[in-house]
Amino acid sequence: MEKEKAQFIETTGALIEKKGFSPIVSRVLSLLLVSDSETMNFYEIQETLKASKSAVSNGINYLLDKKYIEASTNIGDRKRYFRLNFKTWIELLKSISEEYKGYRVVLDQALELRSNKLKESNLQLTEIRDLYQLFENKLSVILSEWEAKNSIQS
Amino acid sequence: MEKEKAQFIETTGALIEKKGFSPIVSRVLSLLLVSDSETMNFYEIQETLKASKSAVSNGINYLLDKKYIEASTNIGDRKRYFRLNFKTWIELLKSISEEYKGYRVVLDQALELRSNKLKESNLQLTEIRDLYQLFENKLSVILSEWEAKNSIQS
DNA sequence: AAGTTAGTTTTTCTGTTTCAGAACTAAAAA
DNA sequence: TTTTTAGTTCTGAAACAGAAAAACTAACTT
Repeated sequence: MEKEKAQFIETTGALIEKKGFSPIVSRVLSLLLVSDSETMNFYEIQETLKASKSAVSNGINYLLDKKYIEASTNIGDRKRYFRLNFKTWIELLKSISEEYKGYRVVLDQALELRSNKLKESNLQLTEIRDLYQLFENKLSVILSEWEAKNSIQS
Repeated sequence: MEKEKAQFIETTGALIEKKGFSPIVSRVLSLLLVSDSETMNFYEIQETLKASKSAVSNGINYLLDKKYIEASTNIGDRKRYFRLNFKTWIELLKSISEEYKGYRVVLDQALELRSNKLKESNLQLTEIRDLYQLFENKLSVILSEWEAKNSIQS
């Protein structure tokens, strides 16, 4: 493993962690993203990340369960080979887009619950709400268009 | 505090936590968003959230430091009154948009580092990268347009 | 001067996360 | 049948986070 890739795994791992994944899970994802061969087996992952079997086992099983990676086997070889599911990146993109909706809903609820004595600030809040809504709508259109012309569906 | 607002604070607090804020900080933000009066003082916040003085003190100071809330005082009254800075919600929106960029950069780096033997999957990854880029560009345009016609700048 | 108010700071406690190590298991190979 | 392979599962242990309690401080009141 070249130094650059090791660095990438650290940096990208840290970024992915912020999405709520555990460190080991984040590093496995980052590793498979820059792996030389399309797939890696358990031992290769463990060695590259210098982690314990248990940590790698749990991480891999979590990722398999969530469909972020896929396993395949070859006849006459008991090892499983793990590959990144590229849909992961589309899912990630969608989950970011969903955040706008989450906060737009929050702002809707807040406007419902706020006293209507707070005229000026309710007006400001409404404008912000509308911006979230705009983002939500635009992204949804772009995504459908992309999915229509692209083969990588999720 | 009505039951609905209490519920809102819990739910929204949990959502905001996911952005990396601590529980108490998230709840203070949620509370100020549906507060009856535009501002609340230390004691009111503490009482409503049923938290300790230390937790509230640290939370408020964190939020003041990051400019997510503002404090004001009235003559002949030593208490400080805290109000939500609405720019917070624009900042939040921007920070979500920045995430696309973060991952687009990751995908760029990954494509640099990946062996060019992996033709097919590199192609797929490039398409995904381009989608992230598209999101990035579109949102940037929408945001500038909105900021141009809107007074709530950050 | 003594007490009260409005917080701040420090210390302690509790729970959670994450990983390593070791024991375990099921299938295949020798 | 015994050994090896390819993991899994089960304790811990270390590190960390969040919050409560309590002691502290600075300004204002009485």
